[in-house]
Amino acid sequence: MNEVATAIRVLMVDDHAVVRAGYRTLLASAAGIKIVAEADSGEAGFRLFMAHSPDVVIMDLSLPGISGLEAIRRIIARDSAAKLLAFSMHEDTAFVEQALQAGARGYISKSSAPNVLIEAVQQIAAGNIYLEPEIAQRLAFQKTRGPSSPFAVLSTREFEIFCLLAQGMNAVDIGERLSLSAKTVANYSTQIKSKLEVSSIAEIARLAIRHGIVSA
Amino acid sequence: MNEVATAIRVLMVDDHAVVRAGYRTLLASAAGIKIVAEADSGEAGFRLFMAHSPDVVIMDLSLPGISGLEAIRRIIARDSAAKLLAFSMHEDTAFVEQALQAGARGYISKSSAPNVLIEAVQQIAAGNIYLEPEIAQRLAFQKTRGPSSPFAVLSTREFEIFCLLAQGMNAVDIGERLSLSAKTVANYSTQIKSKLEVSSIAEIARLAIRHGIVSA
DNA sequence: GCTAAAGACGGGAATATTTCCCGCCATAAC
DNA sequence: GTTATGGCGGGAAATATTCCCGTCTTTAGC
Repeated sequence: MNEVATAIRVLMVDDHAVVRAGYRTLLASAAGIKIVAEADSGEAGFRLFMAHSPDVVIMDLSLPGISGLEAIRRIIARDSAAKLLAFSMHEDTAFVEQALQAGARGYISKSSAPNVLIEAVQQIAAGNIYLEPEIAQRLAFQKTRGPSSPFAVLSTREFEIFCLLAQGMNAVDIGERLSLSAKTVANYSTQIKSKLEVSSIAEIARLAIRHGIVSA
Repeated sequence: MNEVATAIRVLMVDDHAVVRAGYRTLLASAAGIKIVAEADSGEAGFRLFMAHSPDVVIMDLSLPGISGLEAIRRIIARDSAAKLLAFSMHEDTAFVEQALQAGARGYISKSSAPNVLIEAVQQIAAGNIYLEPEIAQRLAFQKTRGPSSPFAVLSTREFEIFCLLAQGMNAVDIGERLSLSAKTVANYSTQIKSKLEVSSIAEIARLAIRHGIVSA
């Protein structure tokens, strides 16, 4: 284990150039962290992961094209030991659960304090998992006493399609976006409605908005 | 015109018994107003209107069964001189516009000061129209400078079906509720999507929530 | 290693929904 | 009168949804 000797090699995936620039300078100021590549889409992120084999991937969850969740899934499929830090604007625990379930080793929100990002990257590079204390608390609380999020019954794929349906996309669009048959998406759609006990896409949208998954 | 000689005969339509009780005692305290009938649904409201020919109808817009808007439409269809006061929890001007377009002579929200209701009933009984100053202002402002509500392009019927679609109902349910052919509702649905420039029911739901038409 | 369970994915076929186009009727506008 | 506009709904074609089926892969448990 050559821990402090060489810098932690980081791949950052976020579609907003400004965000990347901000975090790039931030991470550059931290000793022992080096950004070796940046991507603005899930597809590019996946390619760059294969090309650079970074120590840590910082992955935005709301990406154009394939979603961040899907990108995580694909990276994990190729390298189950990949160290992924999910990074999102959503505070909702449903997103945290889904990201962790997909294989992320940590989750921080975009409103986090700057040093939290550095801390998270270091922790994850060291092989630990990292969650912001507040999010970890909420997650733990929900697991025990609190009413669990209704989305816990959904698998990663189902949750992903749920989000896209809630945004108004149809089965064909979603199929193209996720590289699935429209038929498969339609089947998932039926399954999602059944699991969430709703009968229409409008109710899916309302549920998603109520839980902050998508904005109205 | 026998104005002060005889009391104003009022029909109150609201599905919440508590609300009716509250406003009943309130109106009873006002000289010259007499509640001659109460209904808890649009259907009953319509029947009681035919039976009692009240001077003023206080109509809640969010009713079970046929909606308040539909009840207004039906009453106006039978008696275009009917004096209707729309009464709703919604502050959104889209609802105000739709109610007035359907034939209401006034609009007050459930959060109004008590004496506003009395004032409104008296004004409408006298043949005037009544709008709360604040709502009238917003409406006037929107008509001139402000960006008009996107729902202004919808006819009364279209808006009504829009609301029900946003709540998650399908064409068959809506048809039964409004006593229309499911076919007609489906045709309206297509027309509504076209007018609002959306392509899915999920977007209808989001639009409705964004404008406070339905709750998430 | 075997087996069971769960999830991803999609075909087939029956149904249901949506869309586009058409028509009729009533009312309001010019 | 005639010209829009809106309410209403049928016909027919195009799409979408649902239910059931199967395969394949991964994970968990013995």
